[in-house]
Amino acid sequence: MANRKPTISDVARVAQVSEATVSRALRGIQSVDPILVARVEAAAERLGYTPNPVAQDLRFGSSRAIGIMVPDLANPYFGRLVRAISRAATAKGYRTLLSDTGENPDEELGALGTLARHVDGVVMCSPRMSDSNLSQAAKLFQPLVMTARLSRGVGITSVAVDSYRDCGELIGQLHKLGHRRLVFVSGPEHSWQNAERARAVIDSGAFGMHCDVVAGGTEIVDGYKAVDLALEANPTVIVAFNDILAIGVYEALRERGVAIPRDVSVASFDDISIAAHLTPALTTVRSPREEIGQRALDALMALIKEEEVPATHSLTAEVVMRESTGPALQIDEQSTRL
Amino acid sequence: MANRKPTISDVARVAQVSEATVSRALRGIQSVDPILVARVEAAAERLGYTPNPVAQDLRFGSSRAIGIMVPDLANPYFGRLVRAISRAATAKGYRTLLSDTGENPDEELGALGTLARHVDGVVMCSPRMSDSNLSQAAKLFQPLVMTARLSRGVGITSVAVDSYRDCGELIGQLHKLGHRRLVFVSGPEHSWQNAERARAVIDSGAFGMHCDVVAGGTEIVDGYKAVDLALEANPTVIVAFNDILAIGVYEALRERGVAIPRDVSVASFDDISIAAHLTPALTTVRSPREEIGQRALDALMALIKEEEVPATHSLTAEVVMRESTGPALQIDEQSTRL
DNA sequence: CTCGGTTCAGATATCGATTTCTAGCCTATC
DNA sequence: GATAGGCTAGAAATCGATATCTGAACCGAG
Repeated sequence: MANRKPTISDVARVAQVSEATVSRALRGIQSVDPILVARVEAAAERLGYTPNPVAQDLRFGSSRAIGIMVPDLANPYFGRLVRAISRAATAKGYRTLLSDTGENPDEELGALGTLARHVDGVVMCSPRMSDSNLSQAAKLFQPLVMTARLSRGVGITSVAVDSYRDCGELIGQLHKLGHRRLVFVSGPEHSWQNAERARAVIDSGAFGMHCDVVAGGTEIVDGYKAVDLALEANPTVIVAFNDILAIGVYEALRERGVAIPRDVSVASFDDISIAAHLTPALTTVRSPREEIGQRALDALMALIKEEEVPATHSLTAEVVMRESTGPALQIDEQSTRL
Repeated sequence: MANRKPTISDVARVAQVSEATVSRALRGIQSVDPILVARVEAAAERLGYTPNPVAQDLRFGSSRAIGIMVPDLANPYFGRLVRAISRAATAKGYRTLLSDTGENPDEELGALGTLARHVDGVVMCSPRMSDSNLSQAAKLFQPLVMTARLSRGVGITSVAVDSYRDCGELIGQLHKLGHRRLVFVSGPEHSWQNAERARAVIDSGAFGMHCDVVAGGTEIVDGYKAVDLALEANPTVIVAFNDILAIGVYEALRERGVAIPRDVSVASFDDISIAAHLTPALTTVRSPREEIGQRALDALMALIKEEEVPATHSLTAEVVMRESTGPALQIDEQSTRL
């Protein structure tokens, strides 16, 4: 960019002082003769000089940039998260490098390596990375913060909601509404969040919730396709891994003439902006993206300054009950329906 | 990152050669004694040496990074676009710096300046920037490509769909369905795309379409709020600036008991992934994000290499007719409804 | 009047990598 | 056998900015 930018020596020549004086004058870091300061400032102004950040980075040994790794920007959830992190970084004078890892978790480690060389630290939103890759990443690239997953024991600072607890909370509320037969439409296979939510689902059997898990995925159609199998279990409520899947579930249920929430309730996770505006409005567990982004960045800044940072920041998501969940059908009602 | 990375002189010391030889050996750019090459490679391997990209950037005078400016990552449309650009850049060995300009178009120029210093070129997705800021940006930061807007005459290479033509195409198809009263729910105030679509709407009066424009915005609620005013015009079809607004329009219509498409048809622009899965499936004008991203990056690469590049790349969007549009109500049918 | 101390501008080393310059050595040819 | 030419490896310059070192000027005090 900016093919022939003026350098500090151009300014020095014009102002007829040394380069060192230009640097001092412009940064106000030491006392310099006001006359010289004025000359330097005038020269810099006239030439349109701004210090070359690459040279500064080399000198300071820091790039004042952070990296963000994100699996899928097309998902508004990650879009919001990236925005939150990026803004927090900008507020601290850091730039943001983005790395979209796409569908292949295998390349993540390599992409991280490339990214890491250019930045002072990385925030990973990589819920699907395997534990072994994760701990290897932790060894190789240190100022590192995870989001979208709590990684206890791997030695990576992580900021995320406790998906197990939050899912349990949701199921508890569904239980109060009388639901006893639940189907969970799962998310991406290796996702930590998915594992946690599925675990919560299964554990809820302890208080009398009959649960099944059917395979979902990451796209709307994955939710759509899961519905046939889900309905075989005769559920009173379907819980999807996230709002994207729930949209597919909505569509499939509607096509089959199953009314929400009269016949089957639907709930999911994330609370992307569309959730509240679907018909019926979707019950979902809102994860505090802005807060996650802010806390993740704070933790990263602390790590960069080599301060002590708690290993895990566990945030609380909020169950937002909307119209897609209602009282469970009684058994006899349900059988007449079929 | 990586607190104390080995440098080239560490490798040189271990391999007992000069730094110059290390550089030559590792890059294979000149003939070097194979014995020394082996020594250097072994040393580099052992130390885990990779060249410091900041130093390389300084030396080469290029950062091998591009910048992307984007107004709103929470909008899945921009998420997809950023992903497309970012992947194309990665494929060419370029990194991606992201700048989320947020709501205030005033800061865009400043943010662009900051971004521009760090990269070899910038892709702007800034449909709302004023023409004067735009031409100023074009002067200050040259390798620059616009998307989401065709800027003829401003001297910025742009890659976008021709919104005027595409909107005309959509209206033509609605006209064939018998629609004669249309309301356009507009997008962000200073958006070029919005201006073009509104212009197409107004010009369609020429072939007997009665049109009104009501103020919308960028969020779902903006579409929601616009509906009351829109219905006053008694339209047979509501066209929203984008799919996000259309979601709000859906919600409001449903609350008012207006059936889509029986009573009123709805159409919009973008074709974000949710559009096809709404009920009814949303008729929309699909803009080819992947192609826009790829072409924008190609154009930027060409500019960086100082090749000649056509000023505007005009792509074609595709009208995707789905269930939300149907034949217009006849006048008498409509009056019985009210 | 001179000496010690302070202040400030310029010269220089530095960050890490690459490239040009240079010197030495080997070979080939007359 | 001597000189010219071709290679190769090391020394040094370079990219642009900043921090440290150095030297000069100026101040006040003895």
